[in-house]
Amino acid sequence: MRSPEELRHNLSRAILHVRSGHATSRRVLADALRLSPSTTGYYVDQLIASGHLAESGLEQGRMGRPKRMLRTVPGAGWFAGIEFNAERVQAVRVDFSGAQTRTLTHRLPEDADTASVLQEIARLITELHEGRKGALLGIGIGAPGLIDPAAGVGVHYAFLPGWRNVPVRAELAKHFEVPIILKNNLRVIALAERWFGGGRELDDYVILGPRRGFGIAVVKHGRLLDGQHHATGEIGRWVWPLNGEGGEMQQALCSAAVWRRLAGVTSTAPLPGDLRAALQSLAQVDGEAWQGVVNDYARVLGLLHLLLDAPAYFLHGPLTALGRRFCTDIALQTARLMPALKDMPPNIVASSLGDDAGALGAASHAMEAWQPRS
Amino acid sequence: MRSPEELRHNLSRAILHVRSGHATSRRVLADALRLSPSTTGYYVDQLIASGHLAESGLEQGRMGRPKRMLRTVPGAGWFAGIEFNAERVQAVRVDFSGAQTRTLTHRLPEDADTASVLQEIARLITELHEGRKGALLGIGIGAPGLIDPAAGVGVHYAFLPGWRNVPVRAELAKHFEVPIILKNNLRVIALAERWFGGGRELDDYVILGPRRGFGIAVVKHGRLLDGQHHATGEIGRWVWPLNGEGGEMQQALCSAAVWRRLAGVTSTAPLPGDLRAALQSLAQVDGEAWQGVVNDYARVLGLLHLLLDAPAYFLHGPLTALGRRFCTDIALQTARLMPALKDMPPNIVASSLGDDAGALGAASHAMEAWQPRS
DNA sequence: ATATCATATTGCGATATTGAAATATATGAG
DNA sequence: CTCATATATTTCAATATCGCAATATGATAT
Repeated sequence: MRSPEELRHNLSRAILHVRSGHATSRRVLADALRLSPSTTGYYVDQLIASGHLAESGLEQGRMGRPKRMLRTVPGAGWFAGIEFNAERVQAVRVDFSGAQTRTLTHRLPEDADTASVLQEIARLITELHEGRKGALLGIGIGAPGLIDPAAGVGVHYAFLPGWRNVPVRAELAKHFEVPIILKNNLRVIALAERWFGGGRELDDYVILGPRRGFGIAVVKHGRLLDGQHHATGEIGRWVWPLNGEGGEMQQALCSAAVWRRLAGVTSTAPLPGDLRAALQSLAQVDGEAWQGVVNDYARVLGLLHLLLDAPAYFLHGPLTALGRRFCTDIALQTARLMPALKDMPPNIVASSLGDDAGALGAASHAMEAWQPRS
Repeated sequence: MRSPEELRHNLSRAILHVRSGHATSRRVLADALRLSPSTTGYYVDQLIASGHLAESGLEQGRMGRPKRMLRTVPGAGWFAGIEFNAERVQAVRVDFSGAQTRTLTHRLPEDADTASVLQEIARLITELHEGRKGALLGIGIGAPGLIDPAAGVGVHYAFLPGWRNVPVRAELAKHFEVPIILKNNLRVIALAERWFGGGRELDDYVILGPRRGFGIAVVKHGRLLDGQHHATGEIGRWVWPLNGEGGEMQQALCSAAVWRRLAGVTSTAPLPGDLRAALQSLAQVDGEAWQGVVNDYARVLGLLHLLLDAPAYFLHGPLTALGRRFCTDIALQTARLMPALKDMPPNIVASSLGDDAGALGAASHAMEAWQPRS
């Protein structure tokens, strides 16, 4: 399209490429945008004039005229990223150049309800800004449970009392006059991986999210897959064992269940306050319980890898505390259980992002959606 | 882009939309192309002048000026679609309006080799044209085994002696001076489903292909998924049983295995000459063997549906001879085995396309790739 | 009848984007 | 020092495409 809308879209694409560090000069940016160098130069001039981009010196290649390096201007504004569940609200401030400049966490009380969560989100966004300059450009929210992204509504979430058809966007719009964008928890993590994690170089990857339940997010051709019932990746609800009946896989493979199995406690035992720390202390264990967990994960990865054939599987959530050995053991065992994968074991990596992956991803979402004014 | 290349691309997109029947007038076409009505009018004028499109009367809607209906001109040329495996070569002729106007099948002798297959393909393409008018515009090939689509080379196929690194495109280019385009068997079937089958209205669907082996093709956002090792959908190589070791799923679920189980013969028994007919005669059976097969397929569909959440699963290959009951039984059993799917059972349908789906898909591939000359 | 509304197509001036050529800056060979 | 080659950016006329206004056609209400 040749509409002004399309121009703005192209300008924002240009900024995304420069921010990501993939495009460093006008010429490279032109290739990335699949636009001509002349057009790209015109864009860059506009964006420099509007204060969104700046030149940062020259870089000499092997030959020829040096590149005039481009970067995004940190002070051109900032984005708020929020992720929450029944236990906590996390908030990050990301400046216009994509740097994480502040992180806040608020533990929710046991009796938190819908109103208090919304209030807390608004409070954290305000607090993110305190003492800093620059304009808020957008708010991204990663919300748990079932979401209606178009309406900006949280449809249902079992672990927060009264969380049904909550108009998150509308409520926050009372306090902040910027675009507010809502997405599922696991899906924003997929975005975080693209911007801040190992997905930077990849067009295809899979997020493994064993947390309270067990879902996965699949990115193919740079796009998150979404299904008819928004149930894509809901593999936590597979029957378990795989050729049995009754139970759900997430009962055996969610983070709490893995801790229980490794710690050797019954399912009625209380969970530790800090699951991540508790798991870390178990990262060196071995024996039957460890093998059992690895084996179960390998079964799942085998199925996934022959179906999705992704170049990387990023493990997220508390189980990353189990360290690299957990991932390599699973990959090895996958190749053993699934002979077809002998020569192409899945590349499983613990995400380099921490517990704030969701909030970072929410901020990424806001960054991706942002467009210059006119 | 303002390039002539992009203009041609848009013209071919316009033709694809008109041919598919989705776009019936200039206005509707503009929406489909996401271009402005004025631009679209300009395109349509050009394409009418070049003889690719024609107006076919008016259609009065509920209100307003009637649509000036558009259609593709059948005589503007034709496409050849070829699919083959170790047993037969199939060829279809599809005219410019997307109508299948001729179908040829050639059974290969037991001792067929690489050269004879290539020769037969060339002969069939020539025969497709006999007695008809119009120019050949493109050739699509659906080839079995491992393919290098970019090079137009058949890399490997176990069931044809000497089929290794066969330069299919180069060989055929000696006889035909039109674009020749190569794709995997199952993948062209996915295209056939989009153009001629139930995928016309769908952006997302899955092809189930239990034939010699068992692979699936997944279409999401209108695009076929492809993986790092071109192994996306190779679920026939899942271990079987699912939580066991050793065997591959396709040994139990490929079309021949299903026939054996339903017919109650051992795995050493010879296969019937016409597997499809043999299966059709078994479509009314019931009892343990039937339940067993349905159960196994339901296990697989349950896993797939919670992962892909597709609105439709199209069954292809000989097993379609088992009729609608086979599909509905599987869907029912899936919902039973996988409680999470109780309210969203998979929509499994026997493809409306017959044995020539592959050849039709190959022709579709050629149609999609075609672009007007200048 | 006639006004008004909804939709489809055409015409035209405005503009976003291109391709080609010109310019800028580096390396290396003779 | 000069020339050839390589890469990056800038300039500019040419044009594909857009938005908008005008025109066409018929449905419905008054």
